[in-house]
Amino acid sequence: MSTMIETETAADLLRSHSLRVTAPRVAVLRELSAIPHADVDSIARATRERLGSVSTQAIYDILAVLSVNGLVRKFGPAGHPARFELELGDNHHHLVCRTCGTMIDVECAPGKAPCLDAADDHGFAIDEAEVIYWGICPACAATAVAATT
Amino acid sequence: MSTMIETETAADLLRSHSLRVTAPRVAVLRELSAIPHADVDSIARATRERLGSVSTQAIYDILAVLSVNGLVRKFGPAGHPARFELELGDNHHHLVCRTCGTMIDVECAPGKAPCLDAADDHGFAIDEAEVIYWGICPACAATAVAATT
DNA sequence: CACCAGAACTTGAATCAGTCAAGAGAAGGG
DNA sequence: CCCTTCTCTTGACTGATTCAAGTTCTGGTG
Repeated sequence: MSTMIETETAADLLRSHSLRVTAPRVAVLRELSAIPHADVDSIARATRERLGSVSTQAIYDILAVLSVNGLVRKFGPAGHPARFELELGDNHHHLVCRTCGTMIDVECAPGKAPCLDAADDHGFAIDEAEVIYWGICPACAATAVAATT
Repeated sequence: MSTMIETETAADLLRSHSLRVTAPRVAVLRELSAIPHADVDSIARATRERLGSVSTQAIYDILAVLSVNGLVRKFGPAGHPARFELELGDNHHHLVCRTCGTMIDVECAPGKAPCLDAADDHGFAIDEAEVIYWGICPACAATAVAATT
């Protein structure tokens, strides 16, 4: 588990975006800071452990609000349920294993913030470039070799 | 409609990958060459128009096979159903409107094929870098302004 | 050219992520 | 402390995708 942010920090985050401070929202923010690439289900379970009971719908609502307000990033590799992470402004990217779905953060290639610009924006107001590196993780590669042998 | 590939071309594509040549597969390949960012439903409907009747399950199976064999790329912006396109080796990227979902191809920034390398591959065998530019398309931007007024 | 084995396709049911809608409940300004 | 409004709960529902069993067809073989 990474370092979970404090309750007060989460509350301040909400206030600074003019959002109401509620127990479920604070809990979701805290769990997001602790779980690397959380899907809705993980967040729901972790939040319930902390608060006793929270509806799944509330989790969806909360994530949608946080997302719209730029507090969290939502991303979703094709074929996998949506995942969420706190928006830290570092525009890092993700490395995903095609076989097991394992996901790892990777830095944007150092010294280049280039991925933010498309060659031609076709008139769109681009606000984010999402990069997903697809590959096979070491563990799955080993398994594949073993199966072939 | 873009230029649809010939039946014989599609069949050759399949043979060159040691895949059986069947009417549904040929039809799906042809439709993929004609429909820009086809989702399963579009492909299914177009294929049925051509062949009379094909099960949805067959479409999924075919797309899965083509995908595994590198004939098509599957990609899926979070919150949208999966989309498919013929793998042309040009590693272009996609521009997606957050509001209406419109999708447009964009070139990889000219002169740079850099997006293919992550700063640190964590031992993964990376075979593809998928880039999604998120933004608001001109049409939706106009609508938003109108609503505010 | 007919035959066979395995690969593809059909059908129908089931699962899972995510959404919709109506009402009960709390946050925060006055 | 009260009221308005936003939030959360409950329960039903849709749409995408998958599972499973059985039939059909492709491509290699004798």
